[in-house]
Amino acid sequence: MSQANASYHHGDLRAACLRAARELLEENGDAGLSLRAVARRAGVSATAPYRHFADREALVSAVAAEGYRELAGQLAAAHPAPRDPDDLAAIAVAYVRFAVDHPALFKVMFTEPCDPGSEERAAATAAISEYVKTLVRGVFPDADPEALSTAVWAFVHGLAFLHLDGKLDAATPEALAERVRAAVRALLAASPAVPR
Amino acid sequence: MSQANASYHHGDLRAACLRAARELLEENGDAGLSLRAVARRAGVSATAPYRHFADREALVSAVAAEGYRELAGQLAAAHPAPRDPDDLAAIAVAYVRFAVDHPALFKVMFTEPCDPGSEERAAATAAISEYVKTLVRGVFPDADPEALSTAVWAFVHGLAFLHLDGKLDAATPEALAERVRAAVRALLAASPAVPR
DNA sequence: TGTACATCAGTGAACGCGCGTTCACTGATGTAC
DNA sequence: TGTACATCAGTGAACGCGCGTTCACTGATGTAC
Repeated sequence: MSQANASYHHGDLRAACLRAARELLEENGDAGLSLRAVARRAGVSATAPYRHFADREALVSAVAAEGYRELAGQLAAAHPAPRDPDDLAAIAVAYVRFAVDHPALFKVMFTEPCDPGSEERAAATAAISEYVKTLVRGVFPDADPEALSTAVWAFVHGLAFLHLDGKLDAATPEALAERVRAAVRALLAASPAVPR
Repeated sequence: MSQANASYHHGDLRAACLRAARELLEENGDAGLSLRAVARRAGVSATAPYRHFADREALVSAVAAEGYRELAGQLAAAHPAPRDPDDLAAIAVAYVRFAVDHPALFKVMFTEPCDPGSEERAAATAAISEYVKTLVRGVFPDADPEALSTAVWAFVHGLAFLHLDGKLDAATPEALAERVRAAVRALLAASPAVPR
């Protein structure tokens, strides 16, 4: 819409498509994400996106990739170098926050058909997995990093999904944050003691 | 197919539709679940299901409700009265097992639009939530049951989703079970001690 | 026991929809001379 | 600096598809007499 160059050549249709896709996702949930709708919203003919995306799958994967990058950024921003469970809780809150703020995007990232072919996505989830492992190693140096990082990711991921699907209420940001922190605390207190 | 009464009156089309829906779900994922496809598979005209379901939503909700009942059954079967974390782990394994065995059904149960209107579904998730709370009270009598049961459900739910979406490998049933048990152990060992 | 009839489960044609994708095209851009 | 032309981003008509849902209908079932 803010394109100086009003006609024909768009300028950066690829970026505009991704933006449109994100908006559609937020507005209509992930059912509303079609190539045609994206083109429509980008103010372009139905077939124009094919210049930039091989097919619908490619668009969706690009959107998911963008989501992974953003998620990684927000986790890192939540706490740069977590040292104790409270720091970890701050990152957990950021993870759940991201899911609740971008529910449809989050679903696209994690529950789309997810053809095993998409290396981009496999790489992105591997990166998250690595990141969690690093966190866990920093905070629980004595634990089995493999098993514990699986557990931690699962825990946080589950919190995200339960809030996302309305199984847990996420009315206000602070209530959500407190609920997440309480869950972390409860889990660690289920058998007290802290990493030495 | 095994209907004695070959023509016109079906006998129990409602049940046949639910069965067909389940099959389609397993075969084509939750994208393949359409009223028309269900009718086709049930060997009936496209509009016949309308005798038994008000609309697509109603069919989907009925399928989800069936799923909730089955899940509850399998959890209860995994361990009738869990007393310690190992018992709990058995139930966790059953939960993840269910998700992996019925991936599309599980997604329908937990991630479909989930209009807040469906009381049936709200009741079903409330029941799961209560059940988990009871378990947690039994196994960790000293913990805050609210916070800890949220944490436990999230953990298990996250494990389910990560396996479901291929983020964690679930090649063999035993590997999956062992991975789940390892995660439980790791979480509790992150700070040892056991409920007294 | 036999018949008339109301009920209601299933039919099938039809509607309008949005989708992904193809195709031959057009017209703006930028480069070579 | 000015023109010829190749490139390539976007157009728009068209395809075939499966969908949810409506409608007037038909024919099997079971009940009342």
